Amino acid sequence: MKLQLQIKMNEALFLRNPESSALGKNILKHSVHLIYKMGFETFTFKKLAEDIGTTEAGIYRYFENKHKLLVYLTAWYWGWLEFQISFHTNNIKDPVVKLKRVIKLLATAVEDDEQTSYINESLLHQIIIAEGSKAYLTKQVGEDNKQQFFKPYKDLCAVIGNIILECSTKYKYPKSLASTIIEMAHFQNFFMNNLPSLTDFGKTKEESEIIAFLNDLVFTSLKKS
Amino acid sequence: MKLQLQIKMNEALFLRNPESSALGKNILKHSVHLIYKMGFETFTFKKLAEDIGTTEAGIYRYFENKHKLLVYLTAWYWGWLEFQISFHTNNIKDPVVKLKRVIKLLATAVEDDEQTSYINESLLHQIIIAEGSKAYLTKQVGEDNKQQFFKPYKDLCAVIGNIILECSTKYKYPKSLASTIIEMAHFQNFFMNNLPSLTDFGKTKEESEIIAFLNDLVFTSLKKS
DNA sequence: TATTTATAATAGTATTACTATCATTTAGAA
DNA sequence: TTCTAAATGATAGTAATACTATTATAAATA
Repeated sequence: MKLQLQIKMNEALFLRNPESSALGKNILKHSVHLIYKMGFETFTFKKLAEDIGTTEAGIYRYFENKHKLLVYLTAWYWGWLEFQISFHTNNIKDPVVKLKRVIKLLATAVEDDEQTSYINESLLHQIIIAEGSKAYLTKQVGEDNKQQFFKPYKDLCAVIGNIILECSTKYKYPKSLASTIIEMAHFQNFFMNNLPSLTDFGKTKEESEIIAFLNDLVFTSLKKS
Repeated sequence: MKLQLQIKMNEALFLRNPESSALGKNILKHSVHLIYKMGFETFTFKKLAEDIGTTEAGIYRYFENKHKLLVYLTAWYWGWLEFQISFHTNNIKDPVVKLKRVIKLLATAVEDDEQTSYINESLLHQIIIAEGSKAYLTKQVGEDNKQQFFKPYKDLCAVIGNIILECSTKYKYPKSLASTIIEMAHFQNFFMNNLPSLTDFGKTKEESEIIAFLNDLVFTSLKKS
């Protein structure tokens, strides 16, 4: 039996559900490849259409604009990651072990799961690192937030915040620490590979060092309080 | 006597030095206002020209494109902040006190110093929070970095990293902790105001809480090691 | 005063970010 | 199987963006 993980997406993110047709799935698949390859600012619907072998107008029937598509992809990623976390921390009782597992999942390049879906999670992980913040660093954050576009991110943050509280009931900043872990898992990776002097991992460029840093940061904070 | 702080800017950031003429200074001044008001993606040189009362071509004589202008503004900000830090921590011997002062400077909305220059530091601080990462989250980071565009940021990070080492010689991640402090001072502020459930400060929206969070995070890490 | 240099005014191009129309194919219902 | 509706493809077109180029004029400097 092959199980297909379906992530329930916010309907306001698209005009036509991209998971409902071959073209839609192609849009998701090729946009991940293209954004990964050329970066979000250089990426256009025209180029995407050419890559797929369809027309620009075809893409616009699914997504209003490329910002919505980016938000869709990030939302998908956070949803997927929350599932990964709940899957991999299932049955773990010790919250410290659980939190360590979460940090590892956040900071580790995922191996792609070509079977699972038309989305290459490994490339998407790289996109989230380099482009993810652009989904909310806009003037429309407020409206986008009202439409619940960032719910998957907030849910994930809440989940991690709760594990933090399990580790240390008295800790005062569970949510901020959770968002710090998430953001830093990605930023330290980007810095390590692109602006290495902003990190202590420039020599080896090993993800394991980021994990060690985050573990140190988090667990000294939690042990003390 | 009135002292004017001059920040030495990387010459590759501009075509003509904007500090060398009235128009150039207007470009800096109005771009800060406009980017603050409408966000970086909606901001164009055309709109900037209209705002100033000059022509698009006029702007292009100073800056190759809006990305370079953003990098210029962020570089200026980091240079300015490094000066603020060296000024405000001068004569402080205790590195812990020094680091606390640094955190406060990073996380506090600066009061504008209208005298100092044509750049409104208070608005620029807001721009750095919302747009700053876009200066390096691009496909050209590598080339931009080769041209030393991010030197002021890296210098600041190095300064903070050294203070961290003064606090605790054995601490293993001074640079990563420094970049974490810098980024989180800004991201927690953005989250607090725009996606409050990602923080523990949504109720009060007080900068002082971000400072308390960062102090807690940093000093438990440093005390332990 | 002559001469360089900066600015203003204007024009023009390629690309981006869309919207609209209509013909054709495909998929599902009768 | 046939009819119908929906999705796609092909094509066109528009306004805005991101520039480059040209020439005239004004300001600064030698």
